[in-house]
Amino acid sequence: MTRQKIPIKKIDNITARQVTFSKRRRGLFKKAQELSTLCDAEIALIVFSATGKLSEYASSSLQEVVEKYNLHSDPKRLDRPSIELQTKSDNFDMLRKKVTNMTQELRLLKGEEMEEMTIEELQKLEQLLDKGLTRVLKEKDARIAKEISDLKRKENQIMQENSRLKQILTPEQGQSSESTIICSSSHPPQDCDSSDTSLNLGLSLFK
Amino acid sequence: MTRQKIPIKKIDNITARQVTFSKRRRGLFKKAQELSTLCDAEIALIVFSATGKLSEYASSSLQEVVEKYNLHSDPKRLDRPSIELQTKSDNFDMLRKKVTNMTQELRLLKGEEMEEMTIEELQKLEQLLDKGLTRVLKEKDARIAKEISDLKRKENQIMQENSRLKQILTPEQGQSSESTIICSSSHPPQDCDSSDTSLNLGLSLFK
DNA sequence: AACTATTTATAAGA
DNA sequence: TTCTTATAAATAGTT
Repeated sequence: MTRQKIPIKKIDNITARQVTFSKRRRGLFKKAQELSTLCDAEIALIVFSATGKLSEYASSSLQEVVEKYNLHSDPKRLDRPSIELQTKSDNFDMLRKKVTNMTQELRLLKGEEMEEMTIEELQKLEQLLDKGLTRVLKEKDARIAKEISDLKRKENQIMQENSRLKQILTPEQGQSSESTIICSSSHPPQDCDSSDTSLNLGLSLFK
Repeated sequence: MTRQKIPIKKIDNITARQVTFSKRRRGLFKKAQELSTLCDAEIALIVFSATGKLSEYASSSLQEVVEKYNLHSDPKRLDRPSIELQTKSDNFDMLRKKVTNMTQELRLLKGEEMEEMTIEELQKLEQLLDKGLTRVLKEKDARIAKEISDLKRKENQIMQENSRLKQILTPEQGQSSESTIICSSSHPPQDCDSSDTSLNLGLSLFK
């Protein structure tokens, strides 16, 4: 617009483009401010350079003008500025429903709110609880059994080692009496092979 | 700015102000568009006239530029354009945590995921289930008992009515034999007063 | 960043 | 509103 008229198309030369951007941006902001002052207008101006640098101008506050714009242009958009938030809002409602259902289910499982249940519903609940209880008891028995069998294995290993050590220490002496003493001191022989004991232990612990 | 330079202050004359607004607004939009094209800039321009009339320009989409602006200017505001949404967002996270906890609790109560529980946790779970089961059984017994007592009351009423009807129909005849027959056909006398029966019924139904 | 020849924008008038 | 026009302002190319 002086020295030579330029066509309104993207300036190829990067340096020239940056210079022009600076000059014209300043001019644009000045014009915006003048318009706002002269004519009592409310103006918001946001400019991002090609490199992503932000410049802004607003006669009052940018947020204020933008909200006024949202209100003016599309009242439905007022509370849904982005797809992401809209999705979140949908999920929110779904989550709320889920929580409601789960709360109900939990109260039922815990035996609350039975006043409003029919006898049939009570029976179903009982079956559920009973099934759960059975599973829990089974799991506990299995755990106890495993723990005891582990202990037994360890015990056997230790006993075998003991026997070996005794043989090394007293190679030509009678082993039976001392070996028995060692074994009985830590684990009475009669407990070592009874697999029923583990189950009994488990049941007595939890009943 | 020709013929005469004007001071940059609000134009008093309303007509002149409106004319200037129109002219300068056009110029401003043109300059914005030129800057955007020449320098590959992203621009959003919102103008409200003094009378509230909206005009806008954006190189791409105004919403897009505004969101980019929000992102750029204050990352904390990214997902919280309003207090209401902020609250919703907080609640959302809380709800999600709640669902996670409840899901876990439900799985536990249903006897799933026991592999990861300690024996102590299994015991607690068992107690919970047992307590619930006891409550359910009690409630069921109570229900059955109530139902049976209701039936008994009705039965007594009907029996009394029967007796009265019989007396009216055969005022001077012996009543004992016929009344006994009517009573025994629907409800054997020995069941009418046993309160243990209700409990037994309840237990046999659900065990 | 400063200069300056030109182009643009625009105030006032019609 | 639009057109005209004299002049102020903006700015492309240069330094």
